[in-house]
Amino acid sequence: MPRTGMSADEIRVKAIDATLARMRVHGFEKVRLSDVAKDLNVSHAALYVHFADKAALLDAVTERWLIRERAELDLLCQAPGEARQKIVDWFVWRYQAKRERALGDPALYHAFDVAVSMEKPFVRTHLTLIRGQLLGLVRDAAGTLGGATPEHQAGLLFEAMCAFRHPKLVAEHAAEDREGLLRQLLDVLFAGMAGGAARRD
Amino acid sequence: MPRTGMSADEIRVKAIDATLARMRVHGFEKVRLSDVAKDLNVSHAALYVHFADKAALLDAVTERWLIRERAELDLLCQAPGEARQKIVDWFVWRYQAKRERALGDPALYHAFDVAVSMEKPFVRTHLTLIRGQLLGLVRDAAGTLGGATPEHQAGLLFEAMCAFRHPKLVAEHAAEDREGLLRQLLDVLFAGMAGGAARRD
DNA sequence: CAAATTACAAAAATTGTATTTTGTAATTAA
DNA sequence: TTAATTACAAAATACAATTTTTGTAATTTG
Repeated sequence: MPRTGMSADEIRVKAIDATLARMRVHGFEKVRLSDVAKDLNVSHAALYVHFADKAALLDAVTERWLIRERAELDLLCQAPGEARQKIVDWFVWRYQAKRERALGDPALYHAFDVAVSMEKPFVRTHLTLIRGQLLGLVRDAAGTLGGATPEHQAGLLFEAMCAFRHPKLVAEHAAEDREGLLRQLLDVLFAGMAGGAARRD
Repeated sequence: MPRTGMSADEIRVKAIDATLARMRVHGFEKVRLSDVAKDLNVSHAALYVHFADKAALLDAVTERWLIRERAELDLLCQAPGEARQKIVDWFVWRYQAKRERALGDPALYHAFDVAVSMEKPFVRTHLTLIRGQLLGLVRDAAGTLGGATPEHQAGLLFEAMCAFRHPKLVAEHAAEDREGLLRQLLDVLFAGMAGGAARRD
């Protein structure tokens, strides 16, 4: 144990907690690394042992959220059940998770929105992994979605559900619950794919 | 004719032209009303006869573009042809118009993007009219899209095409031409709606 | 020796002030 | 009578000085 009496992991967690707390109280753009250090009773330079720079500290807050989201979605993917139903649940879960966050934790949601619009590497990674999850589900759904390749089908679903995925668009309509619309749209997409449209490639 | 030798309409047009020109050269946020006045050889106060304030002048630039777009789309709607095909053309035209603008006229596109994210009244109006156009086409397509109400069908199509409509999302992928993907998605949606999905209300 | 500290340089934010820009009112010209 | 002007007040912006924050290096501690 080093001078702080905290392990590296512990201090990382506390730093992320403190950063998130400050985001919530003072706003994302007002977070100062030096204040986070004060909250932990360490010198500001100590944080540079655990985070490359201030941006990395801020990123870590959003990244932790995304990792947790992925983990929950992974459980959903691995749970038993019909694949098509799981695709619906997967989109619904993601939509409601974002919507609730937009309404209940605007500071974290804003941090996420910023990271997305800056196309940060960890966001790209998240997107790749998330798309991988959907692809897995679509594969499981096998032939029930028509003859196109699973890659193609997953890509189409992903684009079509944009309004219920993209942080900007979810936030735009966060006040109303659009889960019904989401389900209807998925119904149409499933029917259309099963019906054999878009087999052209 | 008043002192400038220009009619009110003429001076409005010239002011909008000059504002757009300045946006293109110096950027949207750097436009100064006083410079626009200089460009027209009038006092800056003269502009307040024709525009409520600086914001109204900036808005007028984007609004003029939107009005022209609507006019072009209206021609498309009224042209002879099969309704379902016109729906495709309508979405494709809008997508490509935005994409080309994003690539070729980033200043105007940015002005548009700002107006959208600020939810300016003229943008709301535009959206209402645009949705009206789509509703008209869907009505013309009559029964070929299944049994749901045209309002419902148009709403679903509009949401599903989000990725090819929203300024932020079109700009995000402006580098690649995604018209093929757009067409495939519409195919699936048409098939799904005709197949009878989402008739639930 | 990993993890901290202090000390220091560079970058960014803040403050106060001068200048510019915006918006309004009273007045004038076509 | 509309559309312009000039004159003026308020708001915003630009700039320079100062302070704070960030990032790094050299050094110390458990």
